[in-house]
Amino acid sequence: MAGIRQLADHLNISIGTVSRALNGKPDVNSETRRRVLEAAEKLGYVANQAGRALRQGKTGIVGFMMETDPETTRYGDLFFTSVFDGVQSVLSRHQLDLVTLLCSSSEEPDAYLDRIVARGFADAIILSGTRRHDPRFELLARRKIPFIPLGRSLTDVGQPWIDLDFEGMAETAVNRLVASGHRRIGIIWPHGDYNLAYIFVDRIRETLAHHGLSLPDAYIFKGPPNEDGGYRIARDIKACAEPPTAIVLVNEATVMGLYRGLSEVGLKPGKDLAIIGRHSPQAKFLSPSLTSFDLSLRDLGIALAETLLGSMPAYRDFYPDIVSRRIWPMTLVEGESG
Amino acid sequence: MAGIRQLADHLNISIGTVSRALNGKPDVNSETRRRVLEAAEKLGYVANQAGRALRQGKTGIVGFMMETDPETTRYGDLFFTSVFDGVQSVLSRHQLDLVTLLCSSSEEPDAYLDRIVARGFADAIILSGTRRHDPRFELLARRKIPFIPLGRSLTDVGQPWIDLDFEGMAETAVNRLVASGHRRIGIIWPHGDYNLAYIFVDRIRETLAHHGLSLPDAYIFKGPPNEDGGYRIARDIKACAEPPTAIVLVNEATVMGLYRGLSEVGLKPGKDLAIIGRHSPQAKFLSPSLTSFDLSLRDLGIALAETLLGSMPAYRDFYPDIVSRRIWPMTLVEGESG
DNA sequence: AGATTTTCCGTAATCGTTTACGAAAAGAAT
DNA sequence: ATTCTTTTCGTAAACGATTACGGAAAATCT
Repeated sequence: MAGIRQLADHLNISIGTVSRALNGKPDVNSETRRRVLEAAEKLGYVANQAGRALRQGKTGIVGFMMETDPETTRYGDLFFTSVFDGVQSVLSRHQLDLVTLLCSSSEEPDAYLDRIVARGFADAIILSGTRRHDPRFELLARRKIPFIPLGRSLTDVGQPWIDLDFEGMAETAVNRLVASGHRRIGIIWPHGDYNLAYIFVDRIRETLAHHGLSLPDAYIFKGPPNEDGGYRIARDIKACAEPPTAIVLVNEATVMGLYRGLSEVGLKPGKDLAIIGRHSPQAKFLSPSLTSFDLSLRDLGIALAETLLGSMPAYRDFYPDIVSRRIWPMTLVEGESG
Repeated sequence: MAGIRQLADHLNISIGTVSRALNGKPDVNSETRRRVLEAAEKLGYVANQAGRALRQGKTGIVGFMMETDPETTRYGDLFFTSVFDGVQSVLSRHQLDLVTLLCSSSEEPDAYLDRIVARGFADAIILSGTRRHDPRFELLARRKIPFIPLGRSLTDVGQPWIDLDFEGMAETAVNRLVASGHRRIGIIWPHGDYNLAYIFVDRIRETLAHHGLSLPDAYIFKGPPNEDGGYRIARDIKACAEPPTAIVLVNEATVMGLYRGLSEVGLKPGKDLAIIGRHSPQAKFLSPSLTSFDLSLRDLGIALAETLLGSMPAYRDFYPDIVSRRIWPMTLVEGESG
């Protein structure tokens, strides 16, 4: 493997000059720089990650943490694929690389993240799957690692965040359903103790209350956040003594199973049960078409990266007037389902 | 940040002893070791990645390279999630970490990978999206980085590989269709110049020829490897002068759009058009049920990791009789579609 | 007790970079 | 010609860990 030493020997100059030439430092002759660049290209030299990181005290890496529980996450799904693409488009402007940190289902997410950041593996972290109380926030704050979660948390250590506008979605959905005459409105509970569940459900309740309605426990349906969950919930809805006439849900996969399940129990979306959900590539194929909330995932990724960098002293100047805490809007896509 | 220096000072012993204690070296008093471990825990000390990697000449990281082009991300939701989970279960036994390397749509995959490995970022690499001729193989061989592709390639540099049994799938599918009386059998071309396309199609042709049949160009349907592609292909099939009576395809997402498209043009899967595809969580909801080929993704991930490690001198002894090149079998799930 | 072995630990070199510092050489100003 | 700048580059000290080596202390053996 060619190191900077080999490169310097090959050119009969010192490693200091080679390093300065490669890093665009001003005090190097332009002809010398040309030769160095040429030789580096020819020998396929790239500065060693460990050496550089050790000396500079930073790695040039931004980590995107995800969990790989096959039951609840959908890595490789277009959701994250598009977000990643946006994140990277920003990071590459600063010679930063994105890697995803995969916490396996057998490991504790907190312990995993602590190990990663304590090693100094990444300069900054993007978190997904934000919990209502998320210990990772304090951990990262203690380690003084800049980070940004996709999703709010009750835990607040002064970090920036971006969150989808589930409040707006809840409000718009309920108002719309009530306006079309619905009085018995249910929801599918977003999975686990993710914070969005509480944010979403609270606003559903508030908006219902505004119309003099309420959300009985029997109208809160639960299941795993995947197709199977929706499929089973269709049966639960059918089995209700007095079923809701409309339902609102946030998970893109769940709605696919819900449609399938409903058709099997003889309920037609949009007719027997109004449905309002989230937009996704698969949802485009649902019939009747799904009334849903859409957003630009790539733009979301861009915003995540820019906000993160804007919170880091070294990059702040590039993003001077970035808003560090944002509710990301979603747009209503009118469909036939509700 | 607590470094080994701080830890040593705190305990009034040398950094050498601290390091030996933490790394389980034999020449350290058990009482001393206990104190070191205790202090490390208390101070939250974890060895710095850069320092350790620089000294040891290895990073303890295995990279899984993926591309983040939202248009061509070919796999179904859970595909990679489950594979990752399997990979990690093996790597964690050796204190190795898995990170995914995301090549953004704006960057050349070869250049990206070269940059990553030249930096000495990872000790070994797992590749996905193997091309028919894949320059990444030569690149990794030149850099002397152990790697394993998920998928064969005509490029061979002596590396191990694991590939799904698309030949077996093609053969079984065609035989099955012919046995049920089909004579006009088509396929959906797997996207791009991925090697699996050629492997799959060749075997389809061979098996057809064995029955005195052929695969006319008009029966090779093409489209992007996602729902949209399948949706449009349904129309292409309908538009055929003499449409095929059966179709075989490998992409999990495509089949979802295909079903949808067929119903719109009035063709019923399993009746007007036999379909044989790949199993996926979503496919479970297709009606009539999809005749498909299934596999354990987690086991595949385990095999990938074990085979990769088996090819590395440092870990070979743990996997003495691993087969370094394997066709991974898939099992036929009988459905009503073909 | 003296010799020998074993246990344990400190010292210092090393990995591949970047960068502060200083010095040589070249050019400009006097 | 001398002095002063400017340009350019080499030297060497970090960065934080691991580990070869050697020595002191303790344990064992004769």
